[in-house]
Amino acid sequence: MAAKAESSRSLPPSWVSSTVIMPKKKPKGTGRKKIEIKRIENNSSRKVAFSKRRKGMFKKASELCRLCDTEIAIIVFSPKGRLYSFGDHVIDKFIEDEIVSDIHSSSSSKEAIKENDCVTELTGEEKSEEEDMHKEQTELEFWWEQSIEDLNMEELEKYKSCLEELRSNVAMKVEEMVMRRTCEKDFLGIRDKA
Amino acid sequence: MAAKAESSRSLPPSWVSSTVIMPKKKPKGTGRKKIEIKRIENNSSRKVAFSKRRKGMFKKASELCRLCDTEIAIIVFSPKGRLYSFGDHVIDKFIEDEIVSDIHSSSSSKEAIKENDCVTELTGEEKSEEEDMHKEQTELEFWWEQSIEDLNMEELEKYKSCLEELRSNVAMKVEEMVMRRTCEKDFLGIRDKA
DNA sequence: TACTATAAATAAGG
DNA sequence: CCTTATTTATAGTA
Repeated sequence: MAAKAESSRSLPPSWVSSTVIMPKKKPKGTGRKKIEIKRIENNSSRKVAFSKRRKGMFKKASELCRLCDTEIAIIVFSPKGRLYSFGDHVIDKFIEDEIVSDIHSSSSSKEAIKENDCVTELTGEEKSEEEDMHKEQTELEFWWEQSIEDLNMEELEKYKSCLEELRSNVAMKVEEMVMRRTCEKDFLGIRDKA
Repeated sequence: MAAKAESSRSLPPSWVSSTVIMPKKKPKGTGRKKIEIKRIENNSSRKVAFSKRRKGMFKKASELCRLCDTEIAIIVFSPKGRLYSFGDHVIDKFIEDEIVSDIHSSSSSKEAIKENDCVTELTGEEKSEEEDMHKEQTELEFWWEQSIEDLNMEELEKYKSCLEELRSNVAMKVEEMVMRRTCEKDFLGIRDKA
Protein backbone atom coordinates (compact mmCIF):
# COMPACT_ATOMS: atom_id res chain seq x y z
CA MET A 1 0.00 0.00 0.00
CA ALA A 2 2.13 2.80 -1.24
CA ALA A 3 0.06 5.89 -1.58
CA LYS A 4 -0.97 7.42 1.66
CA ALA A 5 -4.22 9.28 1.74
CA GLU A 6 -3.27 12.70 2.85
CA SER A 7 -6.16 14.32 4.58
CA SER A 8 -7.67 17.46 3.20
CA ARG A 9 -5.77 19.54 5.72
CA SER A 10 -2.22 19.25 4.50
CA LEU A 11 -0.71 19.36 1.05
CA PRO A 12 1.27 16.33 -0.11
CA PRO A 13 5.05 16.42 0.19
CA SER A 14 6.50 18.36 -2.66
CA TRP A 15 8.37 15.35 -3.97
CA VAL A 16 5.12 13.50 -4.71
CA SER A 17 3.83 13.82 -8.23
CA SER A 18 1.00 16.31 -8.19
CA THR A 19 -1.02 18.85 -10.08
CA VAL A 20 -0.57 22.46 -9.17
CA ILE A 21 -2.87 25.26 -10.23
CA MET A 22 -0.94 28.48 -10.63
CA PRO A 23 -2.61 31.86 -10.17
CA LYS A 24 -3.78 33.59 -13.33
CA LYS A 25 -3.16 37.14 -12.21
CA LYS A 26 -0.82 38.93 -14.55
CA PRO A 27 2.26 40.09 -12.69
CA LYS A 28 3.23 43.75 -12.56
CA GLY A 29 6.94 43.29 -12.94
CA THR A 30 8.68 40.84 -15.21
CA GLY A 31 10.54 39.35 -12.32
CA ARG A 32 14.15 38.71 -11.75
CA LYS A 33 16.38 37.73 -14.62
CA LYS A 34 19.71 36.06 -14.44
CA ILE A 35 22.54 38.46 -15.06
CA GLU A 36 26.13 38.04 -16.07
CA ILE A 37 28.70 39.13 -13.51
CA LYS A 38 30.36 41.93 -15.42
CA ARG A 39 30.27 45.71 -15.25
CA ILE A 40 26.72 47.05 -15.64
CA GLU A 41 27.14 49.61 -18.37
CA ASN A 42 23.83 51.42 -17.95
CA ASN A 43 24.53 54.21 -15.56
CA SER A 44 21.33 54.29 -13.56
CA SER A 45 20.97 50.52 -13.44
CA ARG A 46 24.44 50.33 -12.01
CA LYS A 47 23.62 52.85 -9.32
CA VAL A 48 20.47 50.98 -8.36
CA ALA A 49 22.28 47.67 -8.26
CA PHE A 50 25.05 49.19 -6.20
CA SER A 51 22.61 50.52 -3.69
CA LYS A 52 20.66 47.29 -3.37
CA ARG A 53 23.65 45.00 -3.24
CA ARG A 54 25.58 47.16 -0.85
CA LYS A 55 22.63 47.11 1.49
CA GLY A 56 22.30 43.36 1.06
CA MET A 57 25.96 42.79 1.76
CA PHE A 58 25.90 44.91 4.90
CA LYS A 59 22.89 42.97 6.09
CA LYS A 60 24.71 39.69 5.49
CA ALA A 61 27.62 41.05 7.43
CA SER A 62 25.51 42.04 10.38
CA GLU A 63 23.84 38.64 10.39
CA LEU A 64 27.19 36.92 10.36
CA CYS A 65 28.30 39.07 13.28
CA ARG A 66 25.30 38.05 15.32
CA LEU A 67 25.09 34.43 14.33
CA CYS A 68 28.73 33.54 14.70
CA ASP A 69 29.99 36.06 17.22
CA THR A 70 32.49 37.63 14.86
CA GLU A 71 33.66 41.16 14.20
CA ILE A 72 33.40 42.37 10.64
CA ALA A 73 34.37 45.49 8.81
CA ILE A 74 33.60 46.37 5.23
CA ILE A 75 35.10 49.20 3.26
CA VAL A 76 33.55 50.16 -0.05
CA PHE A 77 34.94 52.76 -2.42
CA SER A 78 32.45 53.74 -5.07
CA PRO A 79 33.85 54.50 -8.53
CA LYS A 80 33.71 58.19 -7.65
CA GLY A 81 35.82 57.59 -4.57
CA ARG A 82 32.98 57.87 -2.12
CA LEU A 83 33.47 55.74 0.94
CA TYR A 84 30.93 53.46 2.54
CA SER A 85 31.90 51.49 5.57
CA PHE A 86 30.58 49.00 8.05
CA GLY A 87 32.03 48.16 11.44
CA ASP A 88 34.42 51.05 11.85
CA HIS A 89 35.61 49.83 15.22
CA VAL A 90 36.88 46.69 13.53
CA ILE A 91 38.77 48.73 10.99
CA ASP A 92 40.44 50.57 13.82
CA LYS A 93 41.31 47.28 15.46
CA PHE A 94 42.86 46.09 12.24
CA ILE A 95 44.86 49.28 11.80
CA GLU A 96 46.06 48.98 15.35
CA ASP A 97 47.24 45.45 14.72
CA GLU A 98 49.06 46.64 11.62
CA ILE A 99 50.58 49.87 12.81
CA VAL A 100 50.34 50.43 16.52
CA SER A 101 52.57 47.47 17.18
CA ASP A 102 55.26 49.21 15.16
CA ILE A 103 54.94 52.30 17.27
CA HIS A 104 55.02 50.33 20.48
CA SER A 105 58.10 48.50 19.35
CA SER A 106 59.76 51.88 19.08
CA SER A 107 58.48 53.18 22.39
CA SER A 108 59.64 52.08 25.78
CA SER A 109 59.63 53.97 29.03
CA LYS A 110 59.77 57.71 29.24
CA GLU A 111 63.17 57.47 30.90
CA ALA A 112 64.75 55.55 28.06
CA ILE A 113 66.49 58.43 26.38
CA LYS A 114 68.09 59.75 29.52
CA GLU A 115 69.07 56.31 30.76
CA ASN A 116 69.57 53.73 28.06
CA ASP A 117 68.89 53.05 24.47
CA CYS A 118 65.41 54.09 23.47
CA VAL A 119 64.43 50.72 22.11
CA THR A 120 65.38 48.69 25.15
CA GLU A 121 63.68 45.35 25.52
CA LEU A 122 61.82 45.28 28.81
CA THR A 123 61.81 42.25 31.05
CA GLY A 124 60.35 41.07 34.33
CA GLU A 125 58.61 43.67 36.46
CA GLU A 126 59.07 46.36 33.90
CA LYS A 127 57.35 44.22 31.32
CA SER A 128 54.22 43.71 33.35
CA GLU A 129 54.17 47.39 34.13
CA GLU A 130 54.27 48.05 30.43
CA GLU A 131 51.31 45.75 30.02
CA ASP A 132 49.39 47.60 32.71
CA MET A 133 50.00 50.83 30.88
CA HIS A 134 48.61 49.15 27.83
CA LYS A 135 45.29 48.68 29.57
CA GLU A 136 45.06 52.32 30.61
CA GLN A 137 45.90 53.58 27.18
CA THR A 138 44.44 57.00 27.79
CA GLU A 139 46.92 57.65 30.56
CA LEU A 140 49.90 56.22 28.73
CA GLU A 141 52.60 58.70 27.94
CA PHE A 142 54.99 57.74 25.21
CA TRP A 143 58.66 58.59 25.41
CA TRP A 144 58.34 60.98 22.54
CA GLU A 145 55.87 63.08 24.44
CA GLN A 146 58.45 64.38 26.89
CA SER A 147 59.81 67.87 26.66
CA ILE A 148 63.18 68.13 25.00
CA GLU A 149 63.99 71.30 26.90
CA ASP A 150 65.81 69.26 29.50
CA LEU A 151 67.85 67.27 27.03
CA ASN A 152 71.46 68.04 26.26
CA MET A 153 72.95 67.69 22.81
CA GLU A 154 73.81 64.04 23.22
CA GLU A 155 70.38 63.16 24.51
CA LEU A 156 68.87 65.17 21.72
CA GLU A 157 70.75 63.07 19.22
CA LYS A 158 69.34 59.98 20.80
CA TYR A 159 65.88 61.50 20.81
CA LYS A 160 66.30 62.25 17.17
CA SER A 161 67.34 58.77 16.24
CA CYS A 162 64.48 57.31 18.21
CA LEU A 163 62.04 59.56 16.44
CA GLU A 164 63.56 58.60 13.16
CA GLU A 165 62.96 55.00 13.95
CA LEU A 166 59.41 55.73 14.91
CA ARG A 167 58.96 57.73 11.75
CA SER A 168 60.53 55.00 9.75
CA ASN A 169 58.29 52.32 11.16
CA VAL A 170 55.13 54.21 10.37
CA ALA A 171 56.08 56.04 7.23
CA MET A 172 57.91 53.22 5.54
CA LYS A 173 54.95 51.00 6.17
CA VAL A 174 52.72 53.51 4.49
CA GLU A 175 55.13 54.02 1.64
CA GLU A 176 55.33 50.30 1.14
CA MET A 177 51.58 50.16 0.97
CA VAL A 178 51.46 52.98 -1.54
CA MET A 179 53.97 51.25 -3.73
CA ARG A 180 52.36 47.88 -3.40
CA ARG A 181 48.99 49.31 -4.28
CA THR A 182 50.41 51.00 -7.34
CA CYS A 183 51.92 47.75 -8.51
CA GLU A 184 48.72 45.84 -7.90
CA LYS A 185 46.72 48.40 -9.79
CA ASP A 186 49.06 48.21 -12.72
CA PHE A 187 48.86 44.46 -12.62
CA LEU A 188 45.09 44.41 -12.41
CA GLY A 189 44.65 47.20 -14.92
CA ILE A 190 42.66 49.26 -12.46
CA ARG A 191 42.69 52.96 -13.23
CA ASP A 192 42.66 55.65 -10.62
CA LYS A 193 39.32 57.09 -9.60
CA ALA A 194 38.57 60.77 -9.29
CA MET B 1 21.88 23.31 -11.68
CA ALA B 2 22.33 24.56 -15.20
CA ALA B 3 20.09 21.89 -16.58
CA LYS B 4 17.31 22.79 -14.19
CA ALA B 5 17.57 26.42 -15.12
CA GLU B 6 17.29 25.49 -18.76
CA SER B 7 14.17 23.43 -18.33
CA SER B 8 12.43 26.01 -16.20
CA ARG B 9 13.12 28.62 -18.84
CA SER B 10 11.24 26.64 -21.46
CA LEU B 11 8.09 26.39 -19.36
CA PRO B 12 5.17 28.75 -20.04
CA PRO B 13 4.95 31.89 -17.89
CA SER B 14 4.15 30.87 -14.37
CA TRP B 15 1.07 33.08 -14.18
CA VAL B 16 -0.63 30.99 -16.85
CA SER B 17 -2.74 28.18 -15.47
CA SER B 18 -0.78 25.03 -15.95
CA THR B 19 -0.01 21.54 -14.79
CA VAL B 20 3.36 20.91 -13.25
CA ILE B 21 4.80 17.48 -12.67
CA MET B 22 6.98 17.44 -9.57
CA PRO B 23 9.85 15.00 -9.26
CA LYS B 24 9.14 11.79 -7.38
CA LYS B 25 12.60 11.29 -5.95
CA LYS B 26 12.56 11.34 -2.19
CA PRO B 27 14.75 14.20 -0.91
CA LYS B 28 17.76 13.46 1.25
CA GLY B 29 17.69 16.55 3.44
CA THR B 30 14.74 18.24 5.05
CA GLY B 31 15.55 21.54 3.45
CA ARG B 32 16.20 24.97 4.76
CA LYS B 33 14.40 26.30 7.80
CA LYS B 34 14.04 29.85 8.88
CA ILE B 35 16.38 30.81 11.66
CA GLU B 36 16.47 33.60 14.16
CA ILE B 37 19.36 36.00 13.86
CA LYS B 38 21.07 35.40 17.17
CA ARG B 39 24.19 33.63 18.28
CA ILE B 40 24.21 29.98 17.19
CA GLU B 41 24.99 28.20 20.43
CA ASN B 42 25.84 24.79 19.00
CA ASN B 43 29.55 24.87 18.44
CA SER B 44 29.86 22.89 15.25
CA SER B 45 26.76 24.39 13.67
CA ARG B 46 28.20 27.81 14.29
CA LYS B 47 31.45 26.86 12.62
CA VAL B 48 29.65 25.47 9.60
CA ALA B 49 27.46 28.54 9.32
CA PHE B 50 30.47 30.78 9.64
CA SER B 51 32.23 28.99 6.86
CA LYS B 52 29.26 29.01 4.52
CA ARG B 53 28.22 32.57 5.17
CA ARG B 54 31.72 33.96 5.02
CA LYS B 55 32.14 32.35 1.64
CA GLY B 56 28.77 33.70 0.55
CA MET B 57 29.62 37.20 1.69
CA PHE B 58 32.96 37.22 -0.09
CA LYS B 59 31.22 36.07 -3.23
CA LYS B 60 28.70 38.90 -2.92
CA ALA B 61 31.56 41.30 -2.47
CA SER B 62 33.37 40.11 -5.56
CA GLU B 63 30.17 40.34 -7.58
CA LEU B 64 29.60 43.88 -6.39
CA CYS B 65 33.15 44.78 -7.38
CA ARG B 66 32.64 43.50 -10.89
CA LEU B 67 29.09 44.70 -11.45
CA CYS B 68 29.47 48.21 -10.14
CA ASP B 69 33.16 48.91 -10.62
CA THR B 70 33.84 49.42 -6.94
CA GLU B 71 36.67 48.52 -4.63
CA ILE B 72 35.75 46.53 -1.56
CA ALA B 73 37.60 45.25 1.45
CA ILE B 74 36.26 42.99 4.14
CA ILE B 75 37.91 42.24 7.43
CA VAL B 76 36.60 39.40 9.56
CA PHE B 77 37.85 38.53 13.01
CA SER B 78 36.65 35.15 14.14
CA PRO B 79 35.83 34.75 17.84
CA LYS B 80 39.26 33.23 18.30
CA GLY B 81 40.89 36.28 16.77
CA ARG B 82 41.69 34.65 13.48
CA LEU B 83 41.67 37.09 10.61
CA TYR B 84 39.98 36.58 7.26
CA SER B 85 40.21 39.34 4.72
CA PHE B 86 39.11 40.27 1.25
CA GLY B 87 40.55 43.02 -0.94
CA ASP B 88 43.72 43.80 0.97
CA HIS B 89 44.78 46.48 -1.47
CA VAL B 90 41.63 48.40 -0.60
CA ILE B 91 42.47 48.21 3.08
CA ASP B 92 45.82 49.73 2.29
CA LYS B 93 44.14 52.49 0.32
CA PHE B 94 41.88 53.19 3.26
CA ILE B 95 44.76 53.35 5.70
CA GLU B 96 46.55 55.70 3.38
CA ASP B 97 43.59 58.02 3.31
CA GLU B 98 43.45 57.95 7.08
CA ILE B 99 47.09 58.28 7.95
CA VAL B 100 49.34 59.19 5.09
CA SER B 101 47.82 62.65 4.80
CA ASP B 102 48.81 63.34 8.38
CA ILE B 103 52.38 62.45 7.68
CA HIS B 104 52.46 64.53 4.54
CA SER B 105 50.90 67.49 6.30
CA SER B 106 53.84 67.45 8.67
CA SER B 107 56.43 67.15 5.97
CA SER B 108 57.42 69.86 3.57
CA SER B 109 60.74 70.48 1.90
CA LYS B 110 64.02 69.50 3.44
CA GLU B 111 65.06 73.13 3.55
CA ALA B 112 62.11 74.25 5.63
CA ILE B 113 63.80 74.29 8.98
CA LYS B 114 66.75 76.35 7.87
CA GLU B 115 64.67 78.73 5.82
CA ASN B 116 61.11 79.08 7.03
CA ASP B 117 58.54 77.45 9.19
CA CYS B 118 58.52 73.72 8.74
CA VAL B 119 54.87 73.53 7.83
CA THR B 120 54.90 76.25 5.21
CA GLU B 121 52.17 76.15 2.64
CA LEU B 122 53.77 75.80 -0.75
CA THR B 123 52.53 77.71 -3.77
CA GLY B 124 53.19 78.05 -7.49
CA GLU B 125 56.26 76.31 -8.79
CA GLU B 126 57.13 74.81 -5.48
CA LYS B 127 53.69 73.25 -5.32
CA SER B 128 54.05 71.40 -8.59
CA GLU B 129 57.50 70.31 -7.55
CA GLU B 130 55.98 68.89 -4.41
CA GLU B 131 53.50 67.01 -6.53
CA ASP B 132 56.29 65.59 -8.62
CA MET B 133 57.96 64.37 -5.49
CA HIS B 134 54.72 62.77 -4.56
CA LYS B 135 54.86 60.63 -7.65
CA GLU B 136 58.38 59.47 -6.93
CA GLN B 137 57.56 58.45 -3.41
CA THR B 138 60.55 56.19 -3.05
CA GLU B 139 62.94 59.06 -3.67
CA LEU B 140 61.19 61.55 -1.45
CA GLU B 141 63.23 62.67 1.49
CA PHE B 142 61.32 64.11 4.40
CA TRP B 143 62.59 67.07 6.34
CA TRP B 144 63.01 65.01 9.45
CA GLU B 145 65.49 62.79 7.72
CA GLN B 146 68.17 65.46 7.62
CA SER B 147 71.11 65.48 9.96
CA ILE B 148 70.74 67.76 12.94
CA GLU B 149 74.48 68.25 13.24
CA ASP B 150 74.40 71.39 11.15
CA LEU B 151 71.60 73.02 13.05
CA ASN B 152 72.14 75.78 15.57
CA MET B 153 70.14 75.97 18.76
CA GLU B 154 67.39 78.07 17.25
CA GLU B 155 67.01 75.74 14.28
CA LEU B 156 67.08 72.87 16.65
CA GLU B 157 64.13 74.31 18.52
CA LYS B 158 62.25 74.60 15.27
CA TYR B 159 63.20 71.05 14.39
CA LYS B 160 61.88 69.96 17.73
CA SER B 161 58.53 71.63 17.33
CA CYS B 162 58.17 70.17 13.88
CA LEU B 163 58.94 66.73 15.20
CA GLU B 164 56.40 67.23 17.91
CA GLU B 165 53.79 68.17 15.40
CA LEU B 166 54.59 65.14 13.32
CA ARG B 167 54.43 62.98 16.40
CA SER B 168 51.20 64.57 17.39
CA ASN B 169 49.54 64.06 14.05
CA VAL B 170 50.32 60.39 13.86
CA ALA B 171 50.16 59.40 17.47
CA MET B 172 47.06 61.30 18.44
CA LYS B 173 45.26 59.76 15.56
CA VAL B 174 46.21 56.32 16.72
CA GLU B 175 45.38 57.09 20.31
CA GLU B 176 42.02 58.45 19.28
CA MET B 177 41.32 55.25 17.44
CA VAL B 178 42.29 53.16 20.43
CA MET B 179 40.12 55.19 22.72
CA ARG B 180 37.20 55.22 20.35
CA ARG B 181 37.39 51.50 19.98
CA THR B 182 37.41 51.04 23.73
CA CYS B 183 34.33 53.21 24.12
CA GLU B 184 32.49 51.43 21.33
CA LYS B 185 33.31 48.08 22.80
CA ASP B 186 32.00 49.13 26.18
CA PHE B 187 28.89 50.45 24.56
CA LEU B 188 28.30 47.36 22.49
CA GLY B 189 29.23 44.99 25.27
CA ILE B 190 31.87 43.35 23.14
CA ARG B 191 34.55 41.58 25.07
CA ASP B 192 38.13 41.28 23.99
CA LYS B 193 39.16 38.24 22.01
CA ALA B 194 42.27 36.21 22.59
C1' DT C 1 31.43 17.22 1.97
C1' DA C 2 27.17 16.70 -0.86
C1' DC C 3 22.37 17.40 -1.53
C1' DT C 4 17.50 19.30 -1.39
C1' DA C 5 13.82 22.19 0.08
C1' DT C 6 13.05 26.48 1.42
C1' DA C 7 14.22 31.24 2.84
C1' DA C 8 16.15 35.42 1.10
C1' DA C 9 18.02 38.50 -2.23
C1' DT C 10 17.25 40.93 -6.18
C1' DA C 11 16.43 42.31 -11.65
C1' DA C 12 12.84 44.39 -14.02
C1' DG C 13 9.15 47.21 -14.31
C1' DG C 14 5.57 50.57 -12.02
C1' DC D 1 9.87 53.52 -3.02
C1' DC D 2 6.81 49.21 -4.37
C1' DT D 3 5.78 44.55 -6.47
C1' DT D 4 6.57 40.08 -8.48
C1' DA D 5 9.08 36.35 -10.59
C1' DT D 6 13.20 34.21 -10.34
C1' DT D 7 17.69 33.36 -9.09
C1' DT D 8 20.72 32.59 -5.18
C1' DA D 9 22.04 31.49 -0.64
C1' DT D 10 21.81 28.19 2.92
C1' DA D 11 19.79 25.23 7.21
C1' DG D 12 19.28 20.68 8.08
C1' DT D 13 20.49 16.10 7.21
C1' DA D 14 23.07 11.89 5.64
